[in-house]
Amino acid sequence: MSKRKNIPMPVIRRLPKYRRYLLELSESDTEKISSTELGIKMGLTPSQIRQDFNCFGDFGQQGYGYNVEVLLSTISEILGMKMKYKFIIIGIGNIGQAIAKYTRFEGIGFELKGIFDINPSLIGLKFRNIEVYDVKFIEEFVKEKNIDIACICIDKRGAQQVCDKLVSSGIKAIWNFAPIDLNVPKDVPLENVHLSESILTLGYLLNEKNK
Amino acid sequence: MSKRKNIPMPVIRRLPKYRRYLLELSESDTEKISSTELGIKMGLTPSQIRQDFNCFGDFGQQGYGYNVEVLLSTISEILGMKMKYKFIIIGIGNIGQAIAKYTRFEGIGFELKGIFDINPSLIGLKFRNIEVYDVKFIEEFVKEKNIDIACICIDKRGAQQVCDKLVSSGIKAIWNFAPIDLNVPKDVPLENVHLSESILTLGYLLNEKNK
DNA sequence: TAGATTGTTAATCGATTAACAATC
DNA sequence: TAGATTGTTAATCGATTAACAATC
Repeated sequence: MSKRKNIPMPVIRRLPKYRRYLLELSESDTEKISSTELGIKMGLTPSQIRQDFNCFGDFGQQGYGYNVEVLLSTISEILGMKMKYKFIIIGIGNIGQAIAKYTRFEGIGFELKGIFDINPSLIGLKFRNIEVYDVKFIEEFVKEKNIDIACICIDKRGAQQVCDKLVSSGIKAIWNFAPIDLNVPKDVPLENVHLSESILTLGYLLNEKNK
Repeated sequence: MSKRKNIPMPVIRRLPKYRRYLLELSESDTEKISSTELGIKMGLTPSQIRQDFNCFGDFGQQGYGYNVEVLLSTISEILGMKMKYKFIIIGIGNIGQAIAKYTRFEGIGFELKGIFDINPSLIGLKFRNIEVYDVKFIEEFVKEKNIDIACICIDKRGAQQVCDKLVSSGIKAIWNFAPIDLNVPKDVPLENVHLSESILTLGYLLNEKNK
């Protein structure tokens, strides 16, 4: 693993999907897989798979294919899954609670360390043994606990302000569920989950069909 | 509005974002906007904006720009927002509940009509006045009520089977939150929200930064 | 009319696919 | 060794950006 520089975003977004299929192959004790076989499973061309993998180095073997365990382990490492990341949730409404209660994130290296809300009636409640704190403590919490990721699940109104606070406290990445485009410095990765825009896409496609 | 044929997917995915910004402009009583101004706001090039809009017809005016109300109304119509869509939720766990309780979907034309689960202890509960039914009634429900969209929020294990049932009952689109690639016929639009893959992307970018 | 800004064609850029020599 | 399949270069495809004539 040595090439990696300026990996195209589409490739990065395919990595978790590769991992998912390789995990399945690993669980069914498949030892090796060729780009052609994997392509059929995943609906990708063999060419694309080889190009993707070669962004990070050559871990295939001519005439053989790819060793499933090696590939899985390599991709997991590329994804940073050998690391643990600390995250907090801001806004423990519908989505915030869903994220808080979802236990699978821990298994892939993301540990929920704190929950924050502005609503006094929620402060003090516990979700999965994590207490809800007043948002006013965010800055000190992020700094002291060295939090990596903030998951923003509040109304769009306060979102930019909270985001600014998080950034100035040294947050390393933002996972945003608020329906707004947040302004963050270039060196703070931002990942949006815009549910309304997602369902609206379906609306468009449905509407198209009925033409 | 007449050109529209084979609109590229990237354009379609930008439509909800255009709508979001136009709504804001409309709320602040802005009458007109040029592709240059809008581009600055949205972080897009003026060229791209004009290309995007011209996929659907020409609703700008040379020397003037675009009328905000006209553009907003046109894009809303293109998105199918003058229609009402009926959707159901399958699996009322963490994510299912978040979707069920989220009231904003109704305002953009998506009405929750039913909730289904396999867990007897959840059947009969109500979320926003919608009762949870046993999954075994899905097929008859989809057919009788002419449901448009199914939001799949169950464990990946049963997801494909449920999906097949939905498709054979005439579901028109699938909104999938299960961490799996569902097999659907080409004419049934599928939109995935893969939260684990989303946060793993952040993990990758964080890991990259620390290099 | 003059200035502004669109609609649209052409150029560029980037990502995907194809081809094939290298090699296990 | 022969067959298979990679790694990699070249060709293609599609999306974005630039340029400019049309026109409000």
